[in-house]
Amino acid sequence: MQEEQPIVDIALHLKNHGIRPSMQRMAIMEYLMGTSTHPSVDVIYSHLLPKMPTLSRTTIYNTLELFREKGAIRVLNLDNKITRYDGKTTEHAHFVCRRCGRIYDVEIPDEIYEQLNKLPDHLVEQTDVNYTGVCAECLGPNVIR
Amino acid sequence: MQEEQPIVDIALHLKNHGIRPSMQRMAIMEYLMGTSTHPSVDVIYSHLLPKMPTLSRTTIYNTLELFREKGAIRVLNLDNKITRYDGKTTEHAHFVCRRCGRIYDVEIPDEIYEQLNKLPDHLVEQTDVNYTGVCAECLGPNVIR
DNA sequence: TTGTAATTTTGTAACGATAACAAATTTGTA
DNA sequence: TACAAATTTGTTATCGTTACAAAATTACAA
Repeated sequence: MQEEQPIVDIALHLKNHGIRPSMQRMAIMEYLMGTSTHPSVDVIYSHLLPKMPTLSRTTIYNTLELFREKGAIRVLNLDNKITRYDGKTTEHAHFVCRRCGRIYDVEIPDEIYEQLNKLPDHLVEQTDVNYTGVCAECLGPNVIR
Repeated sequence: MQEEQPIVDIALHLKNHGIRPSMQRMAIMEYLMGTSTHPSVDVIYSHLLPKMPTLSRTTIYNTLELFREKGAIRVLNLDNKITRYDGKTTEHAHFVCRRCGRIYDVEIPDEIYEQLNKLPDHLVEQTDVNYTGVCAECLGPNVIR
């Protein structure tokens, strides 16, 4: 429940990415940066609607596309059904638990990314590492598999 | 243009994965194994229709889902728009060229996969490595970037 | 401050890939 | 041959996303 990130920082964060801040944009970015649940458009919408009753889904789509263009977020392609968004832009991998459905951040050593990115003759701009399996919590002793 | 894979082998290949062979299933698997273009359902449909005029898209969806369940193919989630399918089940990565749109297989050393799969407390069942960037051909000296 | 253009937001409608479903066809086996 | 199971097919429905234009807001010049 990490809330209350200073508004000014969010605005500055957007400006640093060449994005003019607006209430909607700040709200969306604030939510993305304050959660690690990799929410979908619908989850973002449901979360913000109580505080911004006039918010439109289209605005969220537009805003996320803008964020992506400017490199302010990462877009996750994990199941070809729902697009999820990640406010954390530093390099990390994702683990999809097929039991609980959650998506966890996984830190991978820089050396491995360096090795991965050594692709002769190619210009590598992004490297996505996605795991599928069963997470630690679901593997716990009290859980029936 | 690698065609003419012996039908008997395709049937055997399916049986080895617990899949009862049928004309449609063999045609789909034969196409998947004979190409490295990672085709979508529509591409598969267009390719097979001339030889199988009664073929239905639904059959392709059903068949690919069956193949996936049985572990006979890999499903690629690369852009959240179109699902692509890969007949090659041995471990390898994928490179998406943002210029030509092609998807190339990339071989990654086993050691790297071993390192990647060392996730404490997790049961890793699949590891996907997806690159985005510009491919060797598009980086060639005669191509304007 | 006022007017105007540019930007942003919004709601509706359209799109398209996929899934649900039931009927029709084919296959396996008694 | 007969019948049940499996497979294929066409139609319809679903739902995430995009297109589009109008409305609202903001930035800036006079």
